[in-house]
Amino acid sequence: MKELTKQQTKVLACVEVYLNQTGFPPTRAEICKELGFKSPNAAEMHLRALEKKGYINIKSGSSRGISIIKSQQEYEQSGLQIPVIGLVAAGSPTLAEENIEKRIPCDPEMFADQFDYFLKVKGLSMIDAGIHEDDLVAIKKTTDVKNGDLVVVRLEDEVTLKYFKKKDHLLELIPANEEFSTIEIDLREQEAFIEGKSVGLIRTH
Amino acid sequence: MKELTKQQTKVLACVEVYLNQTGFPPTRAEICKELGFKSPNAAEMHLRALEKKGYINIKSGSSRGISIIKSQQEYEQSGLQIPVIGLVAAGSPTLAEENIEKRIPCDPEMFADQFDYFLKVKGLSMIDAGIHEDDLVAIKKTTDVKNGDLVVVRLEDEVTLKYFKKKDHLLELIPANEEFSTIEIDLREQEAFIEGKSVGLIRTH
DNA sequence: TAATATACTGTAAAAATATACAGTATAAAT
DNA sequence: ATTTATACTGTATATTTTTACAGTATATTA
Repeated sequence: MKELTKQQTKVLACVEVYLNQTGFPPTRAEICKELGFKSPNAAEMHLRALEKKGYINIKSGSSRGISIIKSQQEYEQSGLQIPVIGLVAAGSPTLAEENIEKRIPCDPEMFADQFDYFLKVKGLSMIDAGIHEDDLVAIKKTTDVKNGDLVVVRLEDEVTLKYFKKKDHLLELIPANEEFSTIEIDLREQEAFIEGKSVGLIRTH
Repeated sequence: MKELTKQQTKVLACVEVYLNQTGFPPTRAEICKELGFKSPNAAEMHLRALEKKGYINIKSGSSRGISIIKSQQEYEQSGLQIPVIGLVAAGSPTLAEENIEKRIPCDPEMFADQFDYFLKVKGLSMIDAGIHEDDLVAIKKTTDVKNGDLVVVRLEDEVTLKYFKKKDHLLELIPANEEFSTIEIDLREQEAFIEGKSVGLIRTH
């Protein structure tokens, strides 16, 4: 398959996104608006190039007559691939490519709440909550958490999964294992970043 | 969802077929041609009715601005909906419609092994394995199980989820809770149907 | 028997859209 | 230094498309 120029890539992505969002392809004018072009001919030329290179088909004379033959982000659009991130002692659980252990095909709406990634559990601090080592906890990125929520919190270089409890300046991160003790933080003295909260869990037997 | 008239059903099907074949929705005129109408208003009226009944969305002023909200054949095509079956004391966990509590959008290949349905856990007999009440255990329909597997077994009218252990004629179904005792079955005296085995687990927090 | 819902035909105009043509600008290749 | 490819702007027009309006016909319901 022929290589695409930067702008052609953008236009193809734009068509795909529009298609996913609305269910039908964009017009030339809509592509222009989205990508900041000022002439519909800009979109037209890119579409023609994409057709020549075999990425799309344009039905002449039809409005919105664009169909996608080969998506460049084919692997992305099967975007049912949720990343799994290791809960490492040091460092933040970012979605950067180097932190992603693997990807699991599943629907981000499979739980009551949408979620962004799976966190792979290390250690036994939540064992009494039925959360085992290597379980995958579905994390929704949010700072909107309530007492009793199971949250991912970052303290300095340490990231931890615990029950959340906050009263005034005192933040308590409570484990579910008698052998571990509650982490108590005076928020006036130390910072705590709430990375997200758990909305579900999966385990592979 | 409101019922459709015969013609509305035809129009909806026509839109879906066109969409599948071309990648974009049809115009009023194209619907007419396909279904033999002589006026674009015929298509227009049916589309309006379909929109009112919640089957499609029409973006006003846009050509081909039809998006499908609810396909009539939705349940057939979207095989991403995995059924959840309650683990009831009596009766077999069949996939018959009346046993399905709900459906969850997810990929049947999300675990290492494919699976067929979710079984909703009742009781605490597997709590020490971190399997809680109302957890959903992903079950693969198979009779090919090994000692140590977590299996769904039916004994007469009772269905249970336990660890599997078999030696000659003795089948042991082992719980993971001190307060429950192992079920021992002499297979020469009593039948035991292995419905499947667990390949994973999900929990909604 | 009248009212109502379904299911159209036929026409027309306004709006959306594709698309041709004439340019401009820039960087890389020859 | 000239060509070539990429990447546009700006305008204009023919065509496509939506969509309103005015009717007709038929079966069902009240």
